[in-house]
Amino acid sequence: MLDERKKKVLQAIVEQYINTAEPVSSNAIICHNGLDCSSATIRNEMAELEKNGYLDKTHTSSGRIPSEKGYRYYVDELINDNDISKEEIKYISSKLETKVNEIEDLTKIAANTISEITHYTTVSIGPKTNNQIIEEIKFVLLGTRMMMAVILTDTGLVKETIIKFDEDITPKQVETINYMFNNKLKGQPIETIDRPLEEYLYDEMTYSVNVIKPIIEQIKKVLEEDEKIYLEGANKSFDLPEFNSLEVAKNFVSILDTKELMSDMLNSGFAEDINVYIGEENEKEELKDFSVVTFKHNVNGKNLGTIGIIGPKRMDYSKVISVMKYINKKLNENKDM
Amino acid sequence: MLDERKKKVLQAIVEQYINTAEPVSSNAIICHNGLDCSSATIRNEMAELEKNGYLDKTHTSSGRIPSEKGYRYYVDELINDNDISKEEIKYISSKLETKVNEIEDLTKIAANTISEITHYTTVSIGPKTNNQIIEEIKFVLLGTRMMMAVILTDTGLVKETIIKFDEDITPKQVETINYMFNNKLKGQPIETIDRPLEEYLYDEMTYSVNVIKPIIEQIKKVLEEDEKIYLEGANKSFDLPEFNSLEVAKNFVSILDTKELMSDMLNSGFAEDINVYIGEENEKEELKDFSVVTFKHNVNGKNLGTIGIIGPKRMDYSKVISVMKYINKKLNENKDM
DNA sequence: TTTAGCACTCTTTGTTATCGACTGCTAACT
DNA sequence: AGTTAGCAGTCGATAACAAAGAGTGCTAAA
Repeated sequence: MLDERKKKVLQAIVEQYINTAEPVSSNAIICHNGLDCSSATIRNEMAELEKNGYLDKTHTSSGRIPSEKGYRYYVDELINDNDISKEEIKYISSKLETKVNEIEDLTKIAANTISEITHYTTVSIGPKTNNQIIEEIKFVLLGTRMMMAVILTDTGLVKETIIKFDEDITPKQVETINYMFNNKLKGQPIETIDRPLEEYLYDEMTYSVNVIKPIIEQIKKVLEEDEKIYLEGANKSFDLPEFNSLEVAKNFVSILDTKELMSDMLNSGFAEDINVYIGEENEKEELKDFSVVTFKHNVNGKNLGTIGIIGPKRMDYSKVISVMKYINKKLNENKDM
Repeated sequence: MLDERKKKVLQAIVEQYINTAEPVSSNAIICHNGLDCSSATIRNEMAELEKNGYLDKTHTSSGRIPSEKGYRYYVDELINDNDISKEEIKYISSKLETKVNEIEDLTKIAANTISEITHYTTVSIGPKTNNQIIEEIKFVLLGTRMMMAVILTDTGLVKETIIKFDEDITPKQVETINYMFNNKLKGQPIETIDRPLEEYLYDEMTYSVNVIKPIIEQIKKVLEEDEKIYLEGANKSFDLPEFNSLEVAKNFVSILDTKELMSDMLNSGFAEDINVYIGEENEKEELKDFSVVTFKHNVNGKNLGTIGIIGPKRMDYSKVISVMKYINKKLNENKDM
């Protein structure tokens, strides 16, 4: 455990370093509230904090910067998780009140708002289809050889896809397909569609495989499809001093470009929490120089979207966590939307 | 007009500079095919080419680099627009044979292929709705207060949107709406939807504005909606030496991030051509340090997508233009898809 | 336990010198 | 007249060195 003064010194260093991105000297923090002692005393405290792994030096005669352990302690013990102004609350509310027709858009708006307030890059993905219950499934004929399938789930998620055929389809066939699929699938979890083809064909000998097969294959394809990943404020990060190294900047762009990486990053977090990964805490090698904060927008255990911030380890954790907490709360209030 | 030797010198300099990104010295090109004279002669030619504006110097004692006028001459007169290998042709064909259900995906695949072969960043947008003829418009009830509208056009473009209502909708109402809209809109250009609301309401006094109004508003919204812009290989550009300057790299990311800029860039080109904009030839201030090559995928004067490459002025124009020409040809062959 | 003071360390910045690549020009050559 | 060899001159890149400045660690006194 750290004594009170050490906590204050650590907090002062972390917060100052977050602000300035420069190593913090003993002189620079003596004026920090609650710390009225000389720079020499601070130096002694800093030396000890460094010995215990909370601080790092860039070289022997430099000021100190927080180590990952230091950031972690700050996030766990010293953070202000209500660091959000009235104006920000107002702005968030107004943004989230936007009428949306698809849930996916709500996630995008939330991600955009977070990026605007925190000035960090956000990454988001839409709802996960698993766990969702099929409320309705509809087939619509478009022309003569094209069909659209629309699936509506209990959380209001809508998935649609186009299916093409090698033969003409009659309206009567569509009607039967509608009846048949709804009969089998209504009220079932969406994964049910993944069952073997034969099951669907048992009682419907009149329907050729030519019609049913492409339908099921296409629907499965759409449901399994790579989630679309939305970026907000990718270029905001470039204004930060840590991105002044070309290598880091390049690396960052390439990370954002790697969809699987972003997808894994967002999906790995725990459900009902704000997840903070600092540097080496990230599972993925590529992210070990960054910090990532994520949260999931859940309703009744069903995921309606996940939003993550990716930025330097020197991230304004107070602001980021405060804003995320508030937006998460707001999203849950608006369940009925 | 340039005499034969000057053409050869210019071509050698442009091609070598494209390869190496280093100013080209007189010594470096004497071995170039068809040029058997001394470096001193080349120097004289280079001096004259510079006087005429085809070449630039970075400083007094450096080699030469092509000026924008030099690139332009190269593109117009010296280019090999069939610079494409058998393997590349094979690869392109295999990629374009991918079965797609929506035309938009075809543009994406083409853009992806171009980026893979040229190693430059590509930008693409899907079909434009204007000029398209409505072939069919369908409304499907989802639940009780939600409806999906699907519009199919003559080129196979499918647009769909969700509409929410404040009151319950009956299947009978949907049937009438389907009839009513198809009656009015089938065979009409898609812009017809933009006509004033009253026209639709004339003969349908039984339908409350509460139902018709949100439908038309939402459809109009979707049709006017910002086109989605797809990027491929954004990070490929970062391996080029011109992006070693942090300022340029930052600039580039911010350009790619600006949707209106990208949209204008793609939309400005002429229809049936490969459009090449070199540096200052770009209308947009932000692009004046880059070169842009675009082409539109058109069928019967209807735009089904536009693809652009954005890269350094030192772009491999031969390769880029060859690949684009070939892909454009291929896309037009596959009209029926 | 705290603090003043000072030697020491290390980065940053600026200066100067040197090397090497290329051009431009002149004079000779075909 | 066109071409070429040769050489002086220019400029960028690199390295070596000096000086300044910021900050620490340690020691000894309060």
